[in-house]
Amino acid sequence: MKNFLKVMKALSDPNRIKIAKMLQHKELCVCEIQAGLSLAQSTTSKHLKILEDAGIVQFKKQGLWINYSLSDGCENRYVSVILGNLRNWLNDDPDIHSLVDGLHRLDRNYLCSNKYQKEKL
Amino acid sequence: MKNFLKVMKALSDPNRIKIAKMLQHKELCVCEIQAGLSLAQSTTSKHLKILEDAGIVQFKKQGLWINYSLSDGCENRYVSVILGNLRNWLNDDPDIHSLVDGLHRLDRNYLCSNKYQKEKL
DNA sequence: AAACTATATCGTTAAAGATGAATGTATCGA
DNA sequence: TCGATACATTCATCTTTAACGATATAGTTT
Repeated sequence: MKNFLKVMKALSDPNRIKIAKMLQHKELCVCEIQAGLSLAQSTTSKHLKILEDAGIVQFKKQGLWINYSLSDGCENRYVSVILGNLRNWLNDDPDIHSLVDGLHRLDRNYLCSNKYQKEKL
Repeated sequence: MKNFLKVMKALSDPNRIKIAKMLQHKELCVCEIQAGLSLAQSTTSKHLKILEDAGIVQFKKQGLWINYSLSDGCENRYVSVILGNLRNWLNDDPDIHSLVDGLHRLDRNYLCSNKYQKEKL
């Protein structure tokens, strides 16, 4: 019950749903997600923690950045099913649509103004 | 998005999940649900309203009683899928199990102490 | 009509949750 | 080592929500 509740609660917030829908398309770092949602960095970080705690997202460190992606593992029994459903849902939602549509324009090197990374390009 | 959120929020509360799981087995009136959950009548009624508003349950009046059941209609796109999933989930949860197990002992005529109905039996 | 009853609604209170600013932590490049 | 940076955590504020008691509503029986 507790795990199930975690998943449902995690997906009961519009910004967290948007995060999940964004991650369906590609891995994103925190600042990219933050830019997509127009939220404070701390808020974004907290949402990601809730999603991770529910087993919905996972992350891996890559230098200074932390790349978040949808969880592939079966740590939580309900996640794979619900994420599978979610893939077919909300794609026509105007907010989601424009958010996903703008994903390719999110460039972490500009967003985060990391001059070291920028020079590397 | 709004409808989806309604469904997720409705199923983000342990008592409302219990209601849904109970209704998988049979129609119930408010006082039966209230007895199962050990909640105040007003609280029970409000949970049912939230579930109904999400399209998860429906009701029909039958004299003084109002019988609630799981929604069969497709008023909400997400409900049938999630309710389908839920049927396979949480059956092993101890709380749910004992609750469902005690369902046949819930007798609205005793619970509600409706002497008129009782006399009819 | 009057008494009774099953459920809904209202008002209030306490806990939970979302948000942002400020601060802390870890990593990178020079 | 030092400055810069991506992210996490803490703190305070505000909104939402769950809970109950009290009251209102609608249907039933006599």
